[in-house]
Amino acid sequence: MSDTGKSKSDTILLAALKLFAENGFHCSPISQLADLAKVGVGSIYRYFKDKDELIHAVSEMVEKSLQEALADSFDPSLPSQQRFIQLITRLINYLSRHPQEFKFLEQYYSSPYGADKKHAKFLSEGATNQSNLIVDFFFSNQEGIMKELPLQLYVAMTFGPISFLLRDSFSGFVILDEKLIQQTAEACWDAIKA
Amino acid sequence: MSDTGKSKSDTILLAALKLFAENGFHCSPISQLADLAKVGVGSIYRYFKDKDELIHAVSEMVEKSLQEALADSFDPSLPSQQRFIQLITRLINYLSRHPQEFKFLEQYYSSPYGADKKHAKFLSEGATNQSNLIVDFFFSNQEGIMKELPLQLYVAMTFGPISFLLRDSFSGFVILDEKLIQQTAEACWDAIKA
DNA sequence: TCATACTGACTGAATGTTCACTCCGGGGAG
DNA sequence: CTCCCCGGAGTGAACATTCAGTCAGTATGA
Repeated sequence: MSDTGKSKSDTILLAALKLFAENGFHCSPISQLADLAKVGVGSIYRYFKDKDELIHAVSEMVEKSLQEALADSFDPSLPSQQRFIQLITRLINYLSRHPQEFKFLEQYYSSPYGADKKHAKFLSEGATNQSNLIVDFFFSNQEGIMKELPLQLYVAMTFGPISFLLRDSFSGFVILDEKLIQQTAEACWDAIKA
Repeated sequence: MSDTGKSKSDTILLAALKLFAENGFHCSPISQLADLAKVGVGSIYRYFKDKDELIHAVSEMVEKSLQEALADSFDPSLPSQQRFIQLITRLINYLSRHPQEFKFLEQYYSSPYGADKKHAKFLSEGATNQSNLIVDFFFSNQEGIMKELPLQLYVAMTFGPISFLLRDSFSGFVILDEKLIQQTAEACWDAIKA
């Protein structure tokens, strides 16, 4: 096999990410995935109980690398506004450079798969969130520098526009250049700052 | 038939809206739709060429009533900020009271169906948009009261948060009361005002 | 060193199910 | 009778999942 060091299950996960992002979950037959990953159909079922489990496994992989990208050289000592704008900018940059990841996550979170996961997450977390820098940021409003809003509204005011903008960018309705990214991050900040 | 005055095709459209909103397009078999609408499978194909055409027809119906709700007692003589906040408030109110319509539209616009439509719409329109009060609003920035941003970013900064917030509200993560709606509308305005 | 036995990852044809869509027969109105 | 609307069993295609069998690799024995 010419596959350099990648385990078979990683090969399947990467092919699945690509296929799901391009065709959507329900237009991605396992047979086609097997072709793309260059494995037998049966092998997929050796590593993943069923298609659902595979979808969840892809989401874990994608979320992990997204969190890593955000955490990379993140500076917690910066003042709030800069920290926020840096996070948002980094998020937009990462997602616009990883269209497959973005398309997958969009689909995942607006499907029963992601909705269930979100539910579970919110039930399990108290004040401290594990490994989500942006949500952490909203919790730390000690300086009173942001409006007093429910957490959900902070989240909506940032992830909402970003998700719309990226969708438009991938459909070719906007060019996401440095300037537009900066404008977006600033508009998000204006929306939530005190 | 006990159906009071509703044409058969309207009966089908309403049942389709309900089913699509609850189960998603691809988990809504035509046979189930026929049961729900109390109609034979064949009759559905009498009025709609195929499932795709039916989905588009539902979207036209939903968009029409949404535009009507927005236009209702809209006052173009109000100053920009109030006009904007009124529009946003009205939109959130309408959608939160019409969960099926919201769920349908969300799904529609993040599927190939809606993406195609959006493309067609943008290609066909120049400066004046037909029948969308909110997009019209963004075009009329003559007073210089808003930041100078690309149209797409205005759209993203308003529809994005609204769509996130409504999704959370229907999943039970937030209670969408008057206050929250007001806060949202104001945050959207802060994001785009000069 | 070679021959034989064993193991389990791997494959893809076969299976049973689900679905979109067709088509023909029934029945009501004129 | 004719015309038209309607219903729902029927059809073929597509799909997720299974399983009987293959085979490369490794252990065992002489």
